[in-house]
Amino acid sequence: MSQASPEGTPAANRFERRKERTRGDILRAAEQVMARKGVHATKIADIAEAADVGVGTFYLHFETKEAVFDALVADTVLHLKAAIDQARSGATNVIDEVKASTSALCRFANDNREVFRVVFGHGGTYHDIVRAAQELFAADIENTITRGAAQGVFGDVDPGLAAQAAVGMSTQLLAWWTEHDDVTIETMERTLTTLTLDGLRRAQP
Amino acid sequence: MSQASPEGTPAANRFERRKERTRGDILRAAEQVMARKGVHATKIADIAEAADVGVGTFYLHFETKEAVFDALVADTVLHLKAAIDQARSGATNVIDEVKASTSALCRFANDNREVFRVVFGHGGTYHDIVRAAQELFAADIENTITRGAAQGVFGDVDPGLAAQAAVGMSTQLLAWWTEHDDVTIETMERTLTTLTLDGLRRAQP
Amino acid sequence: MSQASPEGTPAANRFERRKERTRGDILRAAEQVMARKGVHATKIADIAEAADVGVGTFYLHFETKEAVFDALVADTVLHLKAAIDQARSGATNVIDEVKASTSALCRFANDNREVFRVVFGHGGTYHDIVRAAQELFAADIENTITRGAAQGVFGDVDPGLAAQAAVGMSTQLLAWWTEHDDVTIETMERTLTTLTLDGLRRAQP
Amino acid sequence: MSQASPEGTPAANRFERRKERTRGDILRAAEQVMARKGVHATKIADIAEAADVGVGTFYLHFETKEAVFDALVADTVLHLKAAIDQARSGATNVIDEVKASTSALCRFANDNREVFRVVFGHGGTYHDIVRAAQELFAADIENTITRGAAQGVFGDVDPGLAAQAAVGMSTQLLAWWTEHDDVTIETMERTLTTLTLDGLRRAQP
DNA sequence: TATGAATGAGGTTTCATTCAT
DNA sequence: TATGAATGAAACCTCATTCAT
Repeated sequence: MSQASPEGTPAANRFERRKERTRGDILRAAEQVMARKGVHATKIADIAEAADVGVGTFYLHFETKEAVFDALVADTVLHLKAAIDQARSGATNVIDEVKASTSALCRFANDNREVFRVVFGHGGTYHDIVRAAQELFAADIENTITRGAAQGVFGDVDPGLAAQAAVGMSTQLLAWWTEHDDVTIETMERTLTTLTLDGLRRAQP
Repeated sequence: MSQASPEGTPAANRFERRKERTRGDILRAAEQVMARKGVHATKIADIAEAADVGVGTFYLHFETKEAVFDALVADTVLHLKAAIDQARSGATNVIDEVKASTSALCRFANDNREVFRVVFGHGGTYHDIVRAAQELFAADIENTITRGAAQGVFGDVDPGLAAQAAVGMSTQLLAWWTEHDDVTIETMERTLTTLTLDGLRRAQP
Repeated sequence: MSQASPEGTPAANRFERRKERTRGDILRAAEQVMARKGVHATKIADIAEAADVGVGTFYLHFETKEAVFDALVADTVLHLKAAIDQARSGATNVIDEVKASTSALCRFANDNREVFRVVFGHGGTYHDIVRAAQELFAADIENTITRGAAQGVFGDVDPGLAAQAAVGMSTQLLAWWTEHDDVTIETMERTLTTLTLDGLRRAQP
Repeated sequence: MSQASPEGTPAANRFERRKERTRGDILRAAEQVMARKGVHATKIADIAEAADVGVGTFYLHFETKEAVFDALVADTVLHLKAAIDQARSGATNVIDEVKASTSALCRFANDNREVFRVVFGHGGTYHDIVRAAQELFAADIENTITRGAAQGVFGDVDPGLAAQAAVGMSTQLLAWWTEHDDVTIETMERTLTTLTLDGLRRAQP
């Protein structure tokens, strides 16, 4: 009884925790190095050095370079999806859903510039896992659009295509933004929301 | 694609023509192999084999591995830009400019699926030259948007951002389309035009 | 095999006994893993896992990787030599010495198939220590042959060479046998004895 | 007509011949290095250096280190088998067959000490391919023994076992000999022949 | 004594590029 | 101009060994 871990910590014991910490170090090091040099140009040795561990240690925690990248993407997507889902849940209509999603996405990009650039940005190779992540978000958006169309709020574009377009536009624009720090995130959010909902054309009065 | 000599001037004599032909063979081979295996996974030896020339011959026509990809992109951008410029030149107002540009882009993607996927698609690594190409298109669009805003036709989004967004959305969506052959290019064009000009929201009557 | 402490002296106290037991576990684990995967392909981690101890524990009992193999060979040779010496000691003439040796060797191979394969078999790398062991047996046989020749029982082959040949033939044939379980050990013994003493040619009546 | 290769050279043209020569260089270098350091301790880089080629060149001709070894064994076995078959073909009875085989084997070992040590010797790892080679020779010997037994010339040992024993004894003894240059090959041949045919026991008068 | 995560030297393998023909 | 064998730098990956707990 006195040996049970007091809190709900996932790592069972001291050993496990230490191992987990090293894994985290490597993951964070990978994030930084990849953000700086790009995924392809990043060598295993670079990551190991940045994490201040031996190369062998890297292989103790990840099979390949792709595996770290995948872990990074999975981690990022998990948090981003949680943030967006949370934001959407408070919305009472489809317009607000779009606004809330966009807002959450922008906040996330702002709070996680480096990872965002690595995962969605130009610097890295587009991997299957990133596409899978995009499909995940696209599916949610498609759902919103379908409902919006049924309610007569949205026009009659193909919801699947529109969702792809929205995800593509958002991630591309924000990835571009991670490398142009002279634009505020508020401007980005406003622009994205406007373009998504109303397009370029001046809204009819 | 990639059959004309870069400058558009016909090769002077028989030797020049032969040299130009081999160069074209290599470029086309690179296009095919990269479309199939992805830019990163494509080896010089693969391209040489597909072009049915020796590896040494490759280096007679291209300085480095990057040079082929760059040439491919340059070639593609040259033709795409020409097509879009030509289309825009016939437009009499900014709305038509956007419609004509989108139409030309879609026609190009349809006519050059493979290169389009290689240059703008997910399969390859995003290189600086591709970004430069996107900036090129973005600059033209920004110009259109600025004029449209001045005329009161477009709303007051930041033209630079809006241009980035439009390019991002278009290329992403069409790249996605190159791998989903169950959607007609006409549907793509209609969707893109609608979203660009009017967004998701039902246009006010 | 490999259960007694090397020197034959029983371990002094409880701690010593425990230590000795772990060492034995490791040795037996090494034997099994090496028999299955071959000496070269066997990793320390494999042995540790098979022995159900940590890799660190391995190094508390053995200096290096070679040390386990050497210990295995030493242990095997110790027991085999003891068995053969015991068998020979009961013989009253050189012919019986050969017969008794061969019999003891076959019985040993039968009782310790796995180790026999590891130490003398094809699966492993031939180490210096195995050669040393073969020389040990060869020396004894050479002695027997020399005496037999002096007594006029054996022909006049070079005793040193003949001894090498006998050891080579016996170990090779029995190693081959460890992987062909459709032949009885009695057949092996009979064949080996016959060939050693009389060769292929039908014994003169 | 004037372009056809004049002799029956297997390599088609100058290019092919050069490539073949490099392959031969590597094979011979591998032979030497393996004979000196043992198969296991031989690194790809060692072979490349000994052959005076780059490491990359090695991989142009052989997949792995095992592949060179296999090629070496295959080559050796091919020549040895040819020599033995030739020798046997001149024999008119089974006794002569054994004598001729043994003689050919000894001559081969004498003429090819290094390869012989590498292929059959203690220094290297016993590979499947070597076993396969031994089975090849064993099959021929078994055939001879079976005929000899039918003719009443040989005693009634199991021909299969006896063949294995003969091969084992011969290769082991000659491998031992390659490292003991104070014994003449004639002595080896005489000893091997005697032991194979008549065993240790003095032949009955 | 027991543990297993961490280490990094040392091997293997790839592939863009060169160069002799 | 065309060739493709040769090159070797630079990446990858393994695993015997150490060491803090």
